[in-house]
Amino acid sequence: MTRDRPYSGRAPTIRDVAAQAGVSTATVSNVLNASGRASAKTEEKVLATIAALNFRPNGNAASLRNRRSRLIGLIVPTITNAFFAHMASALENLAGASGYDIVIVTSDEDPSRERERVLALLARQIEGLIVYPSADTSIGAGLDARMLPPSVVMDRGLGIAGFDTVGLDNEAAGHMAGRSLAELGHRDIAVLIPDIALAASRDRALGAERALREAGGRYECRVIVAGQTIDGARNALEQELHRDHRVSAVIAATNVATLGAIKAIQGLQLAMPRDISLIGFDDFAWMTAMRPFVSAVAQPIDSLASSAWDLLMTRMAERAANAATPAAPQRLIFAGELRLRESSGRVMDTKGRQASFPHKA
Amino acid sequence: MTRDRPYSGRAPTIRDVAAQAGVSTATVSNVLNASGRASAKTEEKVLATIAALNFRPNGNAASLRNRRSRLIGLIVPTITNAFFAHMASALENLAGASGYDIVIVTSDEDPSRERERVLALLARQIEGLIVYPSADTSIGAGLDARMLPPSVVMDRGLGIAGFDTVGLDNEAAGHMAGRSLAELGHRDIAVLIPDIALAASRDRALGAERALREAGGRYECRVIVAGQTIDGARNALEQELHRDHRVSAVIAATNVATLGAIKAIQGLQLAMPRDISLIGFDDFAWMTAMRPFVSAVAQPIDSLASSAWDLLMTRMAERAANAATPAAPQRLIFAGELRLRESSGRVMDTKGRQASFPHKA
DNA sequence: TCGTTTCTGTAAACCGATTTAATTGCTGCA
DNA sequence: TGCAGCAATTAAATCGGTTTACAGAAACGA
Repeated sequence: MTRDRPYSGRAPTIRDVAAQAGVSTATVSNVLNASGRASAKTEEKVLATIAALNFRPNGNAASLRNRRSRLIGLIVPTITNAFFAHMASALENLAGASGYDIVIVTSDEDPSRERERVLALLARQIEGLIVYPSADTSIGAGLDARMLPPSVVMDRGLGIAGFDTVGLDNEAAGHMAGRSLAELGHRDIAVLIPDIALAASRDRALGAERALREAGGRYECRVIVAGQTIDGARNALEQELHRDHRVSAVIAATNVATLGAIKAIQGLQLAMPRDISLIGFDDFAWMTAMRPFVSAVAQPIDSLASSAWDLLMTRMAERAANAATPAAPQRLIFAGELRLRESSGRVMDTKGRQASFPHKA
Repeated sequence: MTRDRPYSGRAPTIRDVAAQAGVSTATVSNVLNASGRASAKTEEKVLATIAALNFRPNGNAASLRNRRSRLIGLIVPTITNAFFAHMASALENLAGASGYDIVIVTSDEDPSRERERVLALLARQIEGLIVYPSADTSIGAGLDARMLPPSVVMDRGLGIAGFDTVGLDNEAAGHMAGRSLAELGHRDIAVLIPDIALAASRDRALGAERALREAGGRYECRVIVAGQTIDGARNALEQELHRDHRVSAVIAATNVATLGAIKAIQGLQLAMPRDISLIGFDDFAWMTAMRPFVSAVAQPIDSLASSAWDLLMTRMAERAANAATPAAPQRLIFAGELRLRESSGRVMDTKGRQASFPHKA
C-alpha cells in the first residue's frame, strides 16, 4: 500500500468550505479576500474550516471572474543565454514584489515560433508582455498592438512602432568599444555579430565603425555575421583571421560571440592582447575567471529590467483606467559601460602572428 | 490621436461568435475542438466568423471547466545558474512537444520561499511539478504528496519519500573525479561544496574521499563548505590554500564552485595543473574557452530532463486513470561523465607553490 | 411503411470563484 | 412605539468556455 486514502477525489471548493462552516460562499469569499465584511466570529469559524479542509482557492476561477490573471509573459530567444537568464531573474524579482508571476517562454530566434508562443500566452490571459523579439519588425511575426495586452519591447526591436521600448544605446556601445581600440592604435577591426538583420547588432557594428572613422586615416572595419551559436562565431572568426592577417582587434557583439571569439583566438594559438585584442559584450563571471581577463561592454541589466517593469505597470494602470488617450509610446535608452581589462591592449606589429599560421597563403 | 478605436472594450467571447454565426455556443466549441461534430458547411461559417472577430478562446475558462491547465511547474534554485537554465530549456522543449507549457519559478535556495512559490503554482492549477528542492528533506518546506499534483524530485532530494526521483549518481561522480586525481598521485584534496546539508554535495565529497581511501596510504580529503556564490567559493578556497600548502588538487562540486575555484587559483597566481589540479562539475562552454581547459564531471542534462518528463507523464496518466494502487515511486540515477582536460595533471612537489605565498607562515 | 440509426445541432448545466443587490436583525433615537 | 441607519449575511448572477442530454431531420433496413 502506498497511502492511506488513494487519491481523494476532488479538491475542496469554496462551496465545501461554506457548507462545512455553515455560511454562504459569499462570506467565505469575503474572508478569503480580507474585505472586512465578516464579523470576527464568522471569520474565525471560516478560517478554521479552511484550515481543516486544507482548502486553497482555484486561481483560474478567480481569474476568470476577475479578469485578472496576475500573470506577465516574458519572451526571450533562449533562456540558456546568461544575459537573458539574468534579465528573467531580475524581472521575476520585480514581479514578485508586485504580486505578479512571470511566465517565461522562448522563441529560439524563430519568429513563427515566437508568434505561437505569444498566442499561447494570450490564451492564458497574461496582463502584460515583455518581449525580446526575434526579428526587428514586429512582435510574434506581425501581432498587432490591438491584439496584445500592454507590452514592452526590449532592445532588439527598438523600431517597432506603437510599443514602449527599453534597450541599450547600441550604437554608442559599439562606439565605446571601437574608440577604445582605436586609441590603442588599432585600425583593422573585425566585429562579430549574430545577425545583420538585427538592428542591435548592426548598430553596435556601426558604432564601432564610426569610432574608427573618427580616429582618422585609413581603417578597415570588417563586419562578420556569425549566427547565434558559439561555434558559429568561432568558425567565422577563425576563417576571417586566416583570410586577413591585418586584423588586430575583435569586437564580439554578444556574450555568445565573445565566447566564440575566445575559442577561435585560443585555437589559433594567438595571445591576447599581444597578437590580437578583444572586447566582448555583456559581462559575466567567466570573463574574469580566465586569463587574460576579458574587456567587455556591460549592459545595465537591473536598470533595463526595472524600467521595463515600470513602463509596463504604468501602461497597465493606464489601460485599467480606460484612458481615452493613451500616452505616446516611450523609448528608454541606457548607456553601456566599457570595462577595460586585459584582453585589449596596444596594437603590435603582426609579423609574429603571421608566422604562427602554418598554412600556404 | 494614437489609434483608430481607443481600446475596444471586451475581447470577443464564444457567445459573440455564436451569435454572429447564427449557431449555438456548443457548436462553436465543437468546431474549436475539432470534434467532428459539425457539418462542413457550419464549420466553415464558424471558422469565418472566428477569423472575422479575431476571436481567441480564454484558456482559463476552458481550464476551469476541463480541470486541465496544461501547465507544468518547474522550481529551481535560480535560473541564472547555467545548469538550471539548460535543464529548464530541455524541459520546455519536451513540454512543448506534448502540448504543455512550463512555468519556471525560483526558490533562491530558500525553503520558505520555495513553499510560497509552490503554493502559487498550485493556485494556478498546475497538473504536474518538477522540483529541485532547496532542502533535502521535503518539497516546499513540508508540503505533502497529497497536496501536490504528480511531482518529480530532482537530484538534491533523492531521499524525499513518496516521490519519483531522478538525479545524478553523486557518490559515483565524486568518486570518478577523486579516483582520477588519486591515479595522478594526489593525496591531499580539497572538495568545494555549496552546502553540507545537501545530500548531492555531501555525496560528491564522500565519493571523492572513498576514491582516496581506496588508493591506499595516507590521504587527506578536506571538505570546504563554501555557499552558493562564486565569491564564496573563491574566498573559501583561497583561505584553505593559504592554510594548507599540501593541497595539490581541488574538486569543485558545482559549476558555481568551479568558477570560484578558478578565480581563487588565478588570484593566487597558481598554474594549473602544475601547481594545483582542478576538476569541476557540470560542463559549459566557458570551460573550454579558457586555458587550461578545465576538466569536469558533466551531467547528462538531456537524459535527466527526458526521464523526469517521462516519469511525470506516466504519473499524470496514472492519476487521470484514477488508479487504485499507484505504482511505487521510482528512482532513476544517471552516471556522470568525467571529461579529463588540461586542468588536472600529475601531482608535482609543491615547493615552488609555497614560494609563491608571500605570507609569514 | 414504420421503426431504427446516424447526423447536426442546441438548451442548459457546469467548472469555482467574485460581486451585486437584497435581506435580516440590531441598535439608537425621537 | 416606530423607523432610520447600519452591520452582517446571503441568493443569485456572472466570468467564458465545455459537455451532457435531448430533439429534429435525414438515411436506412426490412
